[in-house]
Amino acid sequence: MKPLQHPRAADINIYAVLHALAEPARMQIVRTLVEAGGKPCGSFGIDLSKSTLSAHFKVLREAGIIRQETGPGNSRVNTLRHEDLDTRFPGLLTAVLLAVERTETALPSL
Amino acid sequence: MKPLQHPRAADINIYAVLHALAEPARMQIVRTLVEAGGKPCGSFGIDLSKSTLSAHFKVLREAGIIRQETGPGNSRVNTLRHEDLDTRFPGLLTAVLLAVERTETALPSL
DNA sequence: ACCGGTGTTCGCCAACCAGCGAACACTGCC
DNA sequence: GGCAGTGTTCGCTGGTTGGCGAACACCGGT
Repeated sequence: MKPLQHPRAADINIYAVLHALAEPARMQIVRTLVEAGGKPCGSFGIDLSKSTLSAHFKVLREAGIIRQETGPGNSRVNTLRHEDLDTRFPGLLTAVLLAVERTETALPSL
Repeated sequence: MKPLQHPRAADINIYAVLHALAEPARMQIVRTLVEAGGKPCGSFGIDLSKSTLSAHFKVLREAGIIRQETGPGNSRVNTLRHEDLDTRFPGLLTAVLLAVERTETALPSL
């Protein structure tokens, strides 16, 4: 596999990040990576076609949210660029993750 | 003017918020409101047509980010729903605003 | 060499989005 | 009443997005 290109930490754009995260499937990928980094693309349990998933990973990678390295076999190892994001946008990822936790963990009687 | 409808604080959706903020013009509106709340729609110094601006305000309002109340004359008074956002998504708005500050305040020689 | 597993890329399509102008609605003032 | 000012709504347009399947590329094992 060819190694993929990633934006430098200093080039991470806030609008690209917000746009990338404003999509449930991509958010799900990020949330999964928070709990367990170093996962191949196919192991996220998201019911979408391969091509669609690949596109989502591309959006996340080009936004600088994840890193995709060539892994064993023909797989990609996906990791969160948690430190890079925190350096560039302190507290952003944490706040977003906390927010989505609240949204997804639907409370019964509001 | 008819009063407009706003989502309840508890109904504010994280994806709607992220999508609304992932747009420079809308972000500019929010940033302006942080510094000075209670501004009418036309006073944001954004070079877009009335209809486009109106649409952006609608997106922000329906995401629960701003409140639009009927103001003097035929104007709308726009205010940030800062407390509602902080209650629902603690730290999110602050982190996003800090992030965009860093992005917009372009550093010369990186 | 072959085949299975993993991702990427390439059309293609339907839906959405941001932009605009024109028309309309409403308020306030003259 | 008439007019200026302020927003909203309604097409319309071009560009982007998210979805898919099919085809391709690549690595590993048999």
